[in-house]
Parts: sequence; structure tokens; C-alpha cells
Amino acid sequence: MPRASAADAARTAERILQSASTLYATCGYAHVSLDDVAQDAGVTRGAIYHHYLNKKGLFSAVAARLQAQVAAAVVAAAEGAPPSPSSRLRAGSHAFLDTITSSSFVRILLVDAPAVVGWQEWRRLDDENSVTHLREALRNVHVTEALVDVTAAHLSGAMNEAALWIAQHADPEAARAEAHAALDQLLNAYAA
Amino acid sequence: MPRASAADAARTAERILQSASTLYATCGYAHVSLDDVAQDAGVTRGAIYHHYLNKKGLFSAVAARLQAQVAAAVVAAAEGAPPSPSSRLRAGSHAFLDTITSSSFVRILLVDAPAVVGWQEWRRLDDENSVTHLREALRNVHVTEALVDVTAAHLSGAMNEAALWIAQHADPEAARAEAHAALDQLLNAYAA
DNA sequence: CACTATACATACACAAGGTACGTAAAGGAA
DNA sequence: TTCCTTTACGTACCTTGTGTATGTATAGTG
Repeated sequence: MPRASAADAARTAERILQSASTLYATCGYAHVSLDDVAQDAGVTRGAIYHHYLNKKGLFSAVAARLQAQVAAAVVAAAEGAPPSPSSRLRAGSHAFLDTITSSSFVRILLVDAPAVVGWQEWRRLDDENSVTHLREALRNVHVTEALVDVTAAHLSGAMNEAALWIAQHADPEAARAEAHAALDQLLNAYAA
Repeated sequence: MPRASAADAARTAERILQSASTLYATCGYAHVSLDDVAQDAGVTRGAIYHHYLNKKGLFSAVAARLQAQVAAAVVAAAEGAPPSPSSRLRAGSHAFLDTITSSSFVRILLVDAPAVVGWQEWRRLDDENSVTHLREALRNVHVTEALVDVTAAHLSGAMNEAALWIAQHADPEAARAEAHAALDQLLNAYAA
């Protein structure tokens, strides 16, 4: 097999990432072998090991991209909201819930990621992305400084669990509406 | 190797469960082979496959026991509290936080379990144990019926994330105190 | 005292991850 | 143009770990 140009190489790396992303989302990390990914991407395992460190490294790349997408959606929503701190917090939180509920994200980011990359590492990545913004928003709505960290953890956990609850619900759209209502109630408690 | 009596057999099954529990808690499910468990328990893998269906089945047994212990602690605390609905909810919630924070529980129940047994199945087990009580308690403090499910998910997620936050914190005892304070604040929001 | 079911141990088959190595072309440097 | 080095994979092999089939000795039972 002849070799591809640098641009082609980037595209195969991207194809591998895409295949892995959809397979992990539908079947779960443990049930997807590198052969499955390679076959879906139309390459061999050698190509995967060339572009990624190992199976865990491939998953990390997938998770990192998804997390970045979530963070981007949250920031965009917050910036598009009226400039008051509470409405920014509210907009960001609701955007987080809506984005992460997209079925691809739930299983990868909320179920597999903590176990695969380790909770400590995953939490660090989460901090770098969304949670930092969340803490900042909490400070802006005058949450006591000593309680900012715990409160961020509480809110983050609540939203994550809500996302899982929505995804598994028989009527996801109705569930989503309920979750948003409950989230508003929760946010009001902190904003006051 | 001669065969043991029925009572001895139960004890070996128990030793296997104990070994698996501590190994899973310290190293994580994926990094613990059945050989590791067998060696720690002083048996061969044959004994494990005799008492448990497979690796996942062994983990499920471990997780189920831990979850039952958590639920028992929650119920005991709630029954020991003053009979008002809000104080029962509060006592149960704080007991949940304290029990699940014990380091053995965190990794197995909150990190590995969802990925290993599948989130749906894990959630079902969780429902049968603690979450049912939580929903009942929420009804007793007059949470709107339509929001009971979501609110339970929110609270459960918040407490789980808080537990992980405590376990990973540099000063767990200080973190625990903060988490309890924040939890009280959160519960007040719902009880009101 | 047979006889069956239990409680393991042993041995083997197979899948999957990781590694070592091969190879052919791309992208400069001379 | 001609090297030469690096890149971008593919191929083959090794190792680990799970699951299963089978062996075996004893406990329990009629």
C-alpha cells in the first residue's frame, strides 16, 4: 500500500476518530475492539497505532473532542445571553444540558470516560473546559467563596445525572422539559 | 485438592468477594484480572467461575453488596432521625454522603459500576435501593409530583459528584464538612 | 455402601491489545 | 536528479486474559 500525503494522513486520522466516536457511543468502549474501529475506518490497526498511542489514547482523543464541543456550546450560549450574571449562568447551564444530552455524548462522556481515563484525569479535563466557567459564573452570582467548589460539583453532578436521566427516558423531549424546569428551580436557589 | 463442606464453600465464595472488593477498589475493575483475585483469595480461577457467572458477574455481586450497605446506612439514619419528613430527608442524605465516601465505595460504585454493568442496569439497582427512598422522602416534603423524578436525579447526581469530590480532595475531612453544608443549603431549597 | 451432586483444579481454545519489523512513498537537501 | 531521511501505514508475532471443557475427589443422601 503506497503512502499518503500529509493532508491525506490527517484525513485518515480523522476518519479513525469518527469511526471510534460512533462505535464507542453505540456499543461502549469495552465492546469495541481496535479491529472494529480499523475495519469501520477502512484501515488496519497499524494505522491506529501510528496516529494514537493505544486504545486508551484513542478514546481520550474522542472524549477530548466531545468535551471541547460541549464547552464551546456552553460559552456560545452564555455570550449570547443578556449580560446579567444570573442569566448567563442560566443560559450556560441549559446549553450544557442540551448539548451533552445528544446521544453520542452521554455514553462516552458520562459513562465510559471516568472509568477509562480515570476519574481524576477526567475531572481535570472537565475543569479545564466547562467547570471553570461554571465556578466563575457562580462567583458572579455571589455564591460564598468557600462554597464555590462544592457548589460547582453539586451543580455539575446534578446536570450530568439529569442528562443520563433524559437520555434513558421513554419520552426524552418531555424529560428534557422537566429537567430544564427543575434546573431553573435549582439555579434560583443558588442565585438567591 | 479435597472438597470442602457446604459451610466452607460459602466461606470461599465470601473470601473471593472480599478479595475482589478490595482489589477493584484500589486498582479498578479493568486492571484486576481474575487471576489476581484468585491469587489473593488463595484459590484458582476455577473456584471463581464456580461461584460466579463470569468477571462481570463477580463485579456485580461486589457492587450489589456495597449498594445494599449504603442503602442500609441511609435507612438506619432516616429511622434514627426525628420523625419530621424534612429531618428524615436530611439525615438520610447526609448518611448517604458519609457512607459512600468511604474510599472502597467511591471507585466501585461511582466510577466503574456504570461502565461495567451498564448505566441502565446500574440505575435500576440504584432505584431498588436508595433512590426509591429518596423519591419517597421528596414527596413527603411536598415536592411537586411531576418533578419528583427529576429532582431525585438531580439530588442523587449532586451527592454522587460531591462524594467523588470529597474522596479526591487534599483535605477530605474539610471537604466533607463543606459538602454537608452545601448539601443542607440544597435540601433547604427543595424543602421550601 | 453405592451414587449423585458439589466444589473446586487443570488444561485448552480464542480473542484482543501491544510490539517489532517491513515497506513504499513523500518531502526536502545536495 | 539523486540521495537520504522521515512519514504513514501494513503485516506478523507475542502476550495477556477471558471463557470453557474436562478431570477429580469428597460431601451428602438414600
